[in-house]
Amino acid sequence: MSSKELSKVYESKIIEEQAKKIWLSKPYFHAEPDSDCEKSFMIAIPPPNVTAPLHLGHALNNTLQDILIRFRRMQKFNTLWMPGTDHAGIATQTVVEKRILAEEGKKRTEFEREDFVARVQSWKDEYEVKILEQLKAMGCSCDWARTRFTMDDVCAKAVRSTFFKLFEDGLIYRGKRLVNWDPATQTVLADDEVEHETVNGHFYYMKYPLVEPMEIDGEKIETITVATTRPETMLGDTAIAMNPKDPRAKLLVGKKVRLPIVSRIIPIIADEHVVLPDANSDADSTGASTELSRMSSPQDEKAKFSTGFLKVTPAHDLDDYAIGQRHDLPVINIMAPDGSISDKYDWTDWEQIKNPDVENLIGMDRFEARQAIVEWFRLEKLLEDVREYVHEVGHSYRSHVPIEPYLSDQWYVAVKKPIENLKEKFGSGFIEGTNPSTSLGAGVPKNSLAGLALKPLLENQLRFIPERYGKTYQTWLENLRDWPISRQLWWGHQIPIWYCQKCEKVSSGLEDPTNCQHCGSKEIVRDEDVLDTWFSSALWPFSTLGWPDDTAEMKTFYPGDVLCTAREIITLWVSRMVMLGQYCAGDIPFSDVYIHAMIQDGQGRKMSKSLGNGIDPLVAIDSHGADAMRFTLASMTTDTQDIRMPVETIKLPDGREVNTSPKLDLGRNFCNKLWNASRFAMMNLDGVAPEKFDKDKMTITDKWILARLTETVAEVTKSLDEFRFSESLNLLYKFFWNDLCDWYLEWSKPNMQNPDQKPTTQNVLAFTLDQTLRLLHPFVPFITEGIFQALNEVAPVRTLGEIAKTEKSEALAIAEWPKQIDSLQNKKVQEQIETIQNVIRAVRDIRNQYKKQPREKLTVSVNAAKNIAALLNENCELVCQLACLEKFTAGENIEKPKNAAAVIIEQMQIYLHDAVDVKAEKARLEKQKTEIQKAKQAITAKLQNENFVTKAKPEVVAASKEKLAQLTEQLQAIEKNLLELKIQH
RNA sequence: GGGCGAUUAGCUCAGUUGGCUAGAGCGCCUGCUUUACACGCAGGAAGUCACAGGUUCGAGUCCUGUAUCGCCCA
Repeated sequence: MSSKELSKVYESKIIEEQAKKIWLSKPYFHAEPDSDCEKSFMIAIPPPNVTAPLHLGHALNNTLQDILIRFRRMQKFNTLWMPGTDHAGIATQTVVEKRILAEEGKKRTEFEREDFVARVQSWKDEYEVKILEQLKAMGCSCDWARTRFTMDDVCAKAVRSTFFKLFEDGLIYRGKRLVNWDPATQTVLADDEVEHETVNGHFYYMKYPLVEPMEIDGEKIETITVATTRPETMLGDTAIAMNPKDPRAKLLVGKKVRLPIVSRIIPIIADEHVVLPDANSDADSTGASTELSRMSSPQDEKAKFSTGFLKVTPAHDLDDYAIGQRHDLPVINIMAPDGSISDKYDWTDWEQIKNPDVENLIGMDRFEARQAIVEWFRLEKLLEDVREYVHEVGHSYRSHVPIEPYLSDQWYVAVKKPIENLKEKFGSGFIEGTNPSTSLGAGVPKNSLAGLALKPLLENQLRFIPERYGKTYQTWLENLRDWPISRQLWWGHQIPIWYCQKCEKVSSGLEDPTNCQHCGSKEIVRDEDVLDTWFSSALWPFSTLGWPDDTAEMKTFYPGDVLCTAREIITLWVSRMVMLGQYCAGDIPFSDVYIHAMIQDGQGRKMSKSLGNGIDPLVAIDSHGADAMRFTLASMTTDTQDIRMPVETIKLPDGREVNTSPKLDLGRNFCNKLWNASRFAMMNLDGVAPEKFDKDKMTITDKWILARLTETVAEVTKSLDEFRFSESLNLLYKFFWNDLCDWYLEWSKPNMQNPDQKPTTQNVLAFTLDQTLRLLHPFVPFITEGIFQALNEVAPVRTLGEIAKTEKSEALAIAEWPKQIDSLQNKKVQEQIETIQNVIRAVRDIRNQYKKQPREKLTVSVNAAKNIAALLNENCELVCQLACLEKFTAGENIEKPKNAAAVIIEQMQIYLHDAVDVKAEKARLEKQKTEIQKAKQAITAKLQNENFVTKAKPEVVAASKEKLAQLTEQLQAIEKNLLELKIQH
């Protein structure tokens, strides 16, 4: 065996190492800016979080990007895939905090800020390397020299510029608001960082005594009862609200209540927001009423639990805050940022209360306090009832603890404020069709940040694939509220705001100020908080290109082309990139947003650490190869929302238990086949001479495979243009496996033994293999590169004389993408080959049924129309070879020999000589007869239907008629054969 | 509660503007070490296209409703 030949066994690890070496030997993946270049193509990688290594979802995400990138690179676009990682503020800080606590028993607050950040930094350094290595292991062809990190100097500069630009434009403001507070990580979360989970909770019914007992309808009333799911917040109650429609309201509104435990005197007020109690509701829920409540709306649901009295806690509930605003109620915050009860944060009347019951509660965690307060009410006989209640509770997407609505100072970006200086470029007034009547939004101004993001979608410059996700994006932008951007973290971009100790005004700037910009005082202090991670992510497509500087990279590659991501961050990330891309860089950062599916396990569950059902990409690469993993993932990528990947746990030789999936076999089998087919081809390409190609010596099979090839080139290119990954692979699979391997390679074997035929067939084979490798390369880059290198040695020139040339390339990664060649198209030959294949399949079928050995040479004759018979006779050798026959004849008037089995297919009757088992033969023919009769009946009914004949498209009717004729003919043939069987026996 | 999606062979999924005797891979069954490949070759069995209505000459495909599951938003 010469060194040119491929090794006997396909070993993914060796191939992967070789390919990586080639790819890194020269800057193949490096893109240089070139302002003259008309065709540029850029994708910015969704920067993976440095929190953890990549999971299978990343593998999918990056495989798809790499397919697109390699595809365009081969099409000779100036192609840039920008790599990098994200600092992922809250996520990374949380992980590191947990680790330090577990390993060293130390809390974050026991560190100096700088020291803690250094610890996170070293975590980042470790994981960044891991992640980049993983990407390389998957075959990602990123421009590694350009690798960025959202907190590096280049990105930091963009963050600072953007913040200051927003600040100057008056879009950044500070406000006291009720925010979604995560007491575990002690930071504010944006609305979309809150996950709603169904929780089995309780409604507690607590009695509050009236300051002055009263009589209603002769009944003495000493207390009123409020219902709440969060009793601990009662410490901050500042009113009791009733619906003015409540018949009792007339008497009670204006009266006062003594808040238990704290003894605060609070008023009873009227507010329409309060849900009226449902008269039909009853604490004892029978089976029937449970049914009822399940079917009723939440409003009804709440009504069933409502007493008509709503405790109002403005500092701890969003709705209550609104009521408080309407009625000018005091806002009393009774909690510390960690969720414990505290008098240190605006609970000012505590001094006057001085109550040991309160003192006991101070310092308790909110859930502890809940129990203690319920217990207090129970002991005081003020607890009327406790009822079970299933409801949705917001949880932190990061720490997973329930969110606490919390009053705090935060920085915001005004997203719906019109920006004066953008009026000219983006227009002014509301975007048409945005709905000003929704409760949150009041229309989207064209020159507001939300408008900047929305308009490109409505004007079709920004496309989502699949299209439906555009709606998610649109709805979100229309209902958008201001974006809280401060986070109470240490890990991130510190907010560039300085507070003056003297005049109390704030300063900001591109450089750190040393004096107050208002009074000049040197006593300024920087805000301790950092910016929301998504703030820097939003700049990613252009911060990585060097914005705000006017770089050559920006000129060549911005705006980019595709964003490939998962649907859960359409709002968090995609919208903000478009928003700030427009605002900062003056254009949308990409035109196509490809949203890929979420990978689930075999039971439709999300893959997660806690369930232990995840598949590690490195394990998949180790067991099946990177190409196999990519192949499997891409072949599963249709435009559905979810894809299932059954998970199997296996034990490795070293004893470790790891997850894998039988679906990965699909890719591995394909690679193995590709390897072996290529190996076979190259064994036959020795001495291939391009000049010896003679187009007149091309056989029907040569013409056929080239016709199929060029058809496949067109189809795959179109398919990839339209992001149909699975379809592209299916097309390639069919061409490579079902046409090239199953038929062409087999048929080429005798030609390779024929000195007259061999040179032409060799060239056809070399050319076909070359083009196939190119088409497959974006999907399975390693193995195709490896084979391509070998092919370059065995057959350095792959051409078909004047018909087709291929550009030479030292590496497949930069080779030219195949083009469709019109002169190779040949529908006629494709039909002819199909007929030949059908005969062969029919013979194989009866051979199997008659239990003839595969190698037993048989005799077959075919009765068919003249032209078909001629075709078959001309290609007798093709049939004999693959049907394993010693004698084959076809003719118009061939009679069925005695003792022959018959198959009716298309308009042919195929006779297999010396093979008759009357019983089996009868059964077989009867079965086929039934099938054909059924089909015939259906089509006859159709054609007898006048409406069909008159209303259906003429070509459909014609096709049906032809089909009917064919079925009739087949049926006759079958009946004739059945009759003969009867006569004979 | 609102929105989006899924439901097709035992499993995982295709099925593009309605024209279908409904396909693929895996698994299953039968046969084969045919010198590229047993991670393979040849063949086979297997489906009331979730359910109920409707539109249409014609529905897996379009419309309405129901059920189950999932995701997003509140």
